[in-house]
Amino acid sequence: MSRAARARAPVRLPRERRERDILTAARAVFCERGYADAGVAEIAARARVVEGTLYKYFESKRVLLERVLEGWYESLLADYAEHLPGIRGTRARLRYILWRHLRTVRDDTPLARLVFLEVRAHDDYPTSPLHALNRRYTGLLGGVLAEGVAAGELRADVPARVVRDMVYGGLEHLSWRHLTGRGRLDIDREADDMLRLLWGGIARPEAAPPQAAGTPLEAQLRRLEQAADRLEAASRDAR
Amino acid sequence: MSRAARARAPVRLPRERRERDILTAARAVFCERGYADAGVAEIAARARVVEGTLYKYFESKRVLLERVLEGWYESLLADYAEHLPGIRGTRARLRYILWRHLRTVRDDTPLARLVFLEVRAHDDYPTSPLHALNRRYTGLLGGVLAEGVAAGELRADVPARVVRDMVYGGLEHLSWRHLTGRGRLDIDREADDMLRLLWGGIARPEAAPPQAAGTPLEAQLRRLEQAADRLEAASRDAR
Amino acid sequence: MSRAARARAPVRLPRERRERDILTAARAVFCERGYADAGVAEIAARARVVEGTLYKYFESKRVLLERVLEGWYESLLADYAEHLPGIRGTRARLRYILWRHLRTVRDDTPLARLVFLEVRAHDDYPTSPLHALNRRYTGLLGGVLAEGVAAGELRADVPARVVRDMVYGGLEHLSWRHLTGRGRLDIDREADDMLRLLWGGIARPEAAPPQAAGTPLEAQLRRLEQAADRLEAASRDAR
Amino acid sequence: MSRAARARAPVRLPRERRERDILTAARAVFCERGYADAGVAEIAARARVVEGTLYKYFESKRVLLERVLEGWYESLLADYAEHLPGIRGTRARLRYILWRHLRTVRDDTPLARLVFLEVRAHDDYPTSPLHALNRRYTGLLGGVLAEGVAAGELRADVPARVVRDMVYGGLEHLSWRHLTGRGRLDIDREADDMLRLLWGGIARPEAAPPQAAGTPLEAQLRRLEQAADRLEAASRDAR
DNA sequence: AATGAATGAGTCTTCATTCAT
DNA sequence: TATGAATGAAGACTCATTCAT
Repeated sequence: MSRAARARAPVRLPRERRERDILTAARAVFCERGYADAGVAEIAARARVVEGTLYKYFESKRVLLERVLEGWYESLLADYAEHLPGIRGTRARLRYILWRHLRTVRDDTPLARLVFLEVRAHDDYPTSPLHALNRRYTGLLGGVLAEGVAAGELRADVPARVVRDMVYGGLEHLSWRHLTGRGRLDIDREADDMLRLLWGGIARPEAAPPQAAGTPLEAQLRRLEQAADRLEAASRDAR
Repeated sequence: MSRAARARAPVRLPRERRERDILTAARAVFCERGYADAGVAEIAARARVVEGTLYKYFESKRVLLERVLEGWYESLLADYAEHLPGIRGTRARLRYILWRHLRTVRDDTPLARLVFLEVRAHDDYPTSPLHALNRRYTGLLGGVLAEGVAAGELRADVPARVVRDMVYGGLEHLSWRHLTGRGRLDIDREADDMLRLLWGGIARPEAAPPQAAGTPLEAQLRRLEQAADRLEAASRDAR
Repeated sequence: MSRAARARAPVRLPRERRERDILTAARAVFCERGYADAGVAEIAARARVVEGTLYKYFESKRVLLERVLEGWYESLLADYAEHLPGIRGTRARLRYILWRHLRTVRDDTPLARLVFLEVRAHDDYPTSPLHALNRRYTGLLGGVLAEGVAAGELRADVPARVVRDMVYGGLEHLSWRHLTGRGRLDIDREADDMLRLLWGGIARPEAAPPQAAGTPLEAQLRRLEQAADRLEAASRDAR
Repeated sequence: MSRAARARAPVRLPRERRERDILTAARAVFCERGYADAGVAEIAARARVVEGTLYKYFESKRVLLERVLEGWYESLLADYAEHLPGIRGTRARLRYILWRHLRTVRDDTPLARLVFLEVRAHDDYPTSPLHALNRRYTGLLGGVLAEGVAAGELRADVPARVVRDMVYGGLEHLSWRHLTGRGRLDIDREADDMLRLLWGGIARPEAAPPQAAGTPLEAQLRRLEQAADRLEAASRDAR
């Protein structure tokens, strides 16, 4: 360590570029090591910056973590904003939410782990931007539920908070098995299973079609359509 | 190496008592500070023991944590073993499990936090005694579900794993609000809400037919729908 | 560690037997781990004794090491006492000493290492019994040399101390290669090589005189040579 | 982690200077206390540096020891490289090597002790830079021997390895008396004695003059010459 | 804007030795 | 005589953060 090469002349980069470099490096190191085991020194080194510089951009290691996670959340939300509006029907929308979340957990496992472990437990989480982002994120589900109720597809007394907890909590537990290495995560199947279970608890008792849009017959045909959809999806998975 | 005069005559306690003292102290300190911020020195001090003595009983700080948590799990399991058998009816049993878990989370919040944060993420969790205890714990729910199916109270195709994830995951998320300080935990209400939601997804749809007799066409469509469901399940299982 | 089996009733053994057990255990542990890394606890355990008991027999870990080494030295000396007297001729006796030492180093490598590393450097080595034993040990060589001189086999001016240093030092260096693992120790060959080298430096140049009686001139030159030697020695002593 | 106010403004030194300071301090402390009893804290304090800084320069206490010793070896080798080439004649060269080594042992006793005790016994010594340096060091003797053989001054069958062991081993033992405090080290006398002993074992048997070059008379004259050499050296040393 | 040397408190863990029972 | 619980001082190493240049 005492034999490291002497440094070269400092490289001046536009502020934004530097910031991005640091965030990228931080994300990588946090993912590989977890928050506690990540060293500021290593992050700085990977960003081709010395520690002092890093602290010019981010006031602390913790803030760095938060920024990383915020960026991740934001891109996630943007993705939902892009796709969700194009999906019709409460059931289909719910399935998308489940499925999309699972996909994220599967692909960005370590980031999800950071949220679960490092951030949520922190004292000032409830007042942090991350918490706000999380509210927006889970709020998507709340919105879909509310619309479902309004459209008469869901029971009027759906306990949104509990649903949200069971969905995101359930997804989290599901993914723990993935995080700890056992087993692949079959996101299509998990999404289907969870949806069916959930649907039974929140869908408007089908007998009620009377007050739903159109004739009962129409409602039932709609359900049939959806069943066909599922069938199709199932057979696709079987390939 | 200690050439200094002994300050006071050491207190000799039976091994078991000492062990218990240390565990008690450790539990308290871990709960107050979390694992990382807990100091072995403080634990020792509270147990009225010097650090060296502590290490005669537990080989490392980590092991100490594990023992604390194991003890907690075991008493929890013992409690279930005592009460669950006296409860009849799948719905009532499920409610008890939910309610009991919530009560624990409410009363032993910091311990639950330790399990969530410190233990589960560790590399060798899957092979640890704690994991085994956790399996036994969640297995209780699995048993109740299986009995419910056998008794004809639950649908035959209840996806036990998903239920387990949604229940314990949901309970965990629920309790996060509690852990992070916001709001009291109304365990009765939460248990009821969650149960209702869950029940709709797993109970045998006995109630439905009566009020949904409808027209022959509707009945036929309904049968068609159910057939599609079965088909989907079948094709999935075939994979 | 906290789950160790409870102890049985104390076993009362004759003092001598206990002492031997402890020494045996200590020897084994010291050999396996070296002095610093050997734990009193482990020694006690192997001797089937608790630490307190061990301290009833030996006042400290250091003393224990010394006793172990003393025992070893004594058996070594006894062995010499048994065999050396039966060997005739200075050259043969020297070879035996070399060879026997090498054999010990080869067979009791770790003990030799302990002497080299742990004991000799200690502050009070010069006043310790071990040092006395070592003097007796190296004194054997001194005796052989003196007898050789007396018998006219060796030069009168053999510098015994230097011989001793070169012999035992040389043997030690030789054995370091063995201790550090590289190469086998071919004790016969090494003994022969070293002896030949040594012999050239100490043996009375017997061959020369007979056939070198020579002319008066030669005799005179020889006397001159010897005078020079004496002069040299004298001037040195004068410093 | 250091939330306390900085006591005084840190002193900024060029990296090389700091490194040298630390090495100097380490050398002193290691010499005074030996490796095991030397505290990193004390080394740091003497170098006017906090422990953390020390670890920025050297990754461990062990590495620090190695660097200290390497520096010492290197300066030693440099010294040989400077003087040895100017000395002619195998006997004179051998004497220089002996004498120079003894001078080092006498003057840098504790460093020599460190090499003997701490380094050589270590598991990875055979692969360490120190071992390589040691090979170069003892290789000097090997070179002189080889040249002596080539020049016809030494017997063709000189067992270089054994000579090396006896020389350096003998010197080491010699110096142990010095290390352990008894007696001054008369390096001239020791060098002479050892050389004479050694010479008898390795020099081309001049007594063989019959079959060697020239008449017996010539051989004796040659010896006389050598005696004169020694005399001269002795008188020089007396100044 | 960038550097990078310096900080320094804090942590877990080890182990020879003692002594009341 | 034997136990073994208790001691307690010591020690190497880490790392987020600062600030003079």
